[in-house]
Amino acid sequence: MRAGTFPFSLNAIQTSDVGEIAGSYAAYLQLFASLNSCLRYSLLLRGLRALHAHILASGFKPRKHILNRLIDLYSKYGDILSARRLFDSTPQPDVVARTCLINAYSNAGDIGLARQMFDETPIFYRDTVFYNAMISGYSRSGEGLPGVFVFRRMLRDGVPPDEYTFSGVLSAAAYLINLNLVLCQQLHCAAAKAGTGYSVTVLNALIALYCKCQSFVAASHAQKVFDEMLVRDELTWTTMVVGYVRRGDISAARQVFDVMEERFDVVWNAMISGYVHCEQFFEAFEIFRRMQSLQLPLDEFTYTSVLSACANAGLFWHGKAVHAKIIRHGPDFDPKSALPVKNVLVTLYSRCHKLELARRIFDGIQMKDTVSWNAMLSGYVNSGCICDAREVFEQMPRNSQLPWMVMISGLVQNGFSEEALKLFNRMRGENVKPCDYTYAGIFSACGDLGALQHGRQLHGKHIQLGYESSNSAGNALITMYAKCGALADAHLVFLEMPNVDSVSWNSIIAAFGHHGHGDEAIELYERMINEGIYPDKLTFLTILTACNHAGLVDEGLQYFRSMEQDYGISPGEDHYARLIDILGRAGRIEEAENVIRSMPFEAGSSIWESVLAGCRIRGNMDLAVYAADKLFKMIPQYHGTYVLLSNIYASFGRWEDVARVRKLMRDRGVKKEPGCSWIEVENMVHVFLVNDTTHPGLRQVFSFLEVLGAKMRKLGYVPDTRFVLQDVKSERKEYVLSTHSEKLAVVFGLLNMPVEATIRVLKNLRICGDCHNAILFMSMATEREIIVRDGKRFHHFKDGECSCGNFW
DNA sequence: ATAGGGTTAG
Repeated sequence: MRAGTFPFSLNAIQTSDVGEIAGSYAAYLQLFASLNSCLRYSLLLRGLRALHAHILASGFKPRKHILNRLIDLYSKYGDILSARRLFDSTPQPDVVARTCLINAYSNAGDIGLARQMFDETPIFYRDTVFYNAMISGYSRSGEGLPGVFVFRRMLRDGVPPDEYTFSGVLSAAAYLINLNLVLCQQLHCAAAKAGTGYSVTVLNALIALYCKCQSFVAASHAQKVFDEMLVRDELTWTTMVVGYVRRGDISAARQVFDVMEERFDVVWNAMISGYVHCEQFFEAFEIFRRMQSLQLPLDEFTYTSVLSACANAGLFWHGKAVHAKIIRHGPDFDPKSALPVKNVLVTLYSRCHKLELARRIFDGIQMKDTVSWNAMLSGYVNSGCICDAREVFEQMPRNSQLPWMVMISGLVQNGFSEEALKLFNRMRGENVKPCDYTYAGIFSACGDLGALQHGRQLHGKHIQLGYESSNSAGNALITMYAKCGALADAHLVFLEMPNVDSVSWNSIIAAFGHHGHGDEAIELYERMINEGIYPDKLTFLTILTACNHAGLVDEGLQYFRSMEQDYGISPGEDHYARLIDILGRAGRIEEAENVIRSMPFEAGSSIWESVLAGCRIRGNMDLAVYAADKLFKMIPQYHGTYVLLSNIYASFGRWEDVARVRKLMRDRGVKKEPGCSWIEVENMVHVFLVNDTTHPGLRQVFSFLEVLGAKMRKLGYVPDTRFVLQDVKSERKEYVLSTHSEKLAVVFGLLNMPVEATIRVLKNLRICGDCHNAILFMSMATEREIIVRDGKRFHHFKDGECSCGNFW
């Protein structure tokens, strides 16, 4: 029967012979049952309804097997209401009808109603097929534990399992959260004992289960089962490929894939997602292209995987093209299968910073699941839209720890460390168990806030929970202790970590570097190389920063060269900027200019900012103006350029130019940072001072600076730059403090010295090396409040603790 | 009346 002939005519049934009528109906229903994949279900449903109406109109009393078949077909075609109505009108529905409804409910995703039907069925009714339907219902819904429980109950009730049972329970068990090898082996034995140990279906499911165990032993069991199989089908091979992919052994998967004679669509999809997981996006795309050229059917899994490749590689236009393809040529997915595609689209667009697009997709999802919410949340978080992220976070279901983790680490990354700690407390109040990454987030929050005591306590808690072997939290701990000035503790954490990775090395090198121990940083770097860990871009950035802070100019140059020569890592703009910074600070401006000329790409804003900062130290006015011009063109709204340039003019005493730059800034509507002026501290910490001199906090800072200045003079340090007191009255009758105000001169001069010297002074003041931390100790030593700004963060130091108080 | 494989957020 072809699609065009439906719905068919029922005129053929004209006889009044009851037996013949029943036979005709049964034959028609048989026909429907055999038409599973030939036609769209909506068309079939229309035909079925017509047939059903005909049966009702004929006054014929259908027997139970006909009714059951009707119920089954209604269920299959998704018309659960009709199936249920028919079921309810059936006198004493038997186990077959009940099984049909269990399937109908579980296929519709309502496993609760399926279970209700299961529970309502008396035990003496139940047979093997009935249990099988419930078990496979659970496995299709991804609910492992109840599936396994139903299986156990089946054995207890004395109903014999068959190969369907084991196929179902094995695939249900794959969803168990605490799946382990022992359970796999138990099920394996049970299947063998029940005499189903040679069924291809069962063994395929068993291989898949072993592969999901994620251990080498389990993987070898999977291999053994595979090797001992007498008959294998395409699915066996497919399962093996999927197993290799899951283990991350993409090349083994590819080998099998290439020799497979007949490939299921699934195996293509598995290869795409495998390549995505190994971050080989080009290969993933290659598979997708081959699928297209072979005109293989592309389903929602294909699209999800390939879009995920686009999202991870940041390929906006590729992703958009695939999206367009889905809209134009794609099959119309039912809402359930369309959901993952829409979810990954949200991720794709938010990763490409098209948040409005992402939001539009997100708003268009009727049945949002946790993945949708989390995708939108992390989209906002990663783009720094904390306000929107907060809103989403409050609206969404928060029963898993994931949104908490995303929100907490998002807050930390965007400079809301104190709020992150508050959220962490709220999380614990709501009895959500924090995961390891959450701890990583709050450790870095503590580091940002300089909250050493709090950090230590949480570290203790973390050890209690048995997380100490993890790397993400360990690496965060290194940085936390380093930022809090506890370099020894940072080192200890590093030494005690069972398996350090390149991030750990980078963190500990940065820790020593930031504390001014350039030599130790370099030594650690050499040890890392000796231990066979490959340095990455970040390592070099760290080591260059360390050289910069320690004033190790030639070493910096050497490592910069080594980067490309020895490791084939081409330096990025940030590496060049760091190098120029090093040269600039050493006053080697000509060399810095040469570096800019030799760069393989146009100098970007970070380069020119380094140049400008370099000029401030050994006043090269012409170059400063040149660099500032570049910056004005590239990022005209960036306030830093104006401030730096006017500072340089000020150090030459060219006050008209200072005024001109300030006017330029006003005319262009460049927003100054709210209510503060600033000085730069070794390129790391920016100290901002409130304009409003009546602010109590500012008076504190003034007196602190006086104390510091006095101590400095005592130690024999004389500020080496010209400082002039300049009080400019603005329209708002506030004081604008130039960075050259005499009271700031001390810090300014102090921080213009090489780091080694700074550290020495700070050490004499019983202050540790990290500038951020230095301020903390300064505030303790002088018993004053100090306000500091680090990047986007405002910190308020008082009584040896630091917080992000609403100071302004 | 029932079965085995693949997808998305971090």
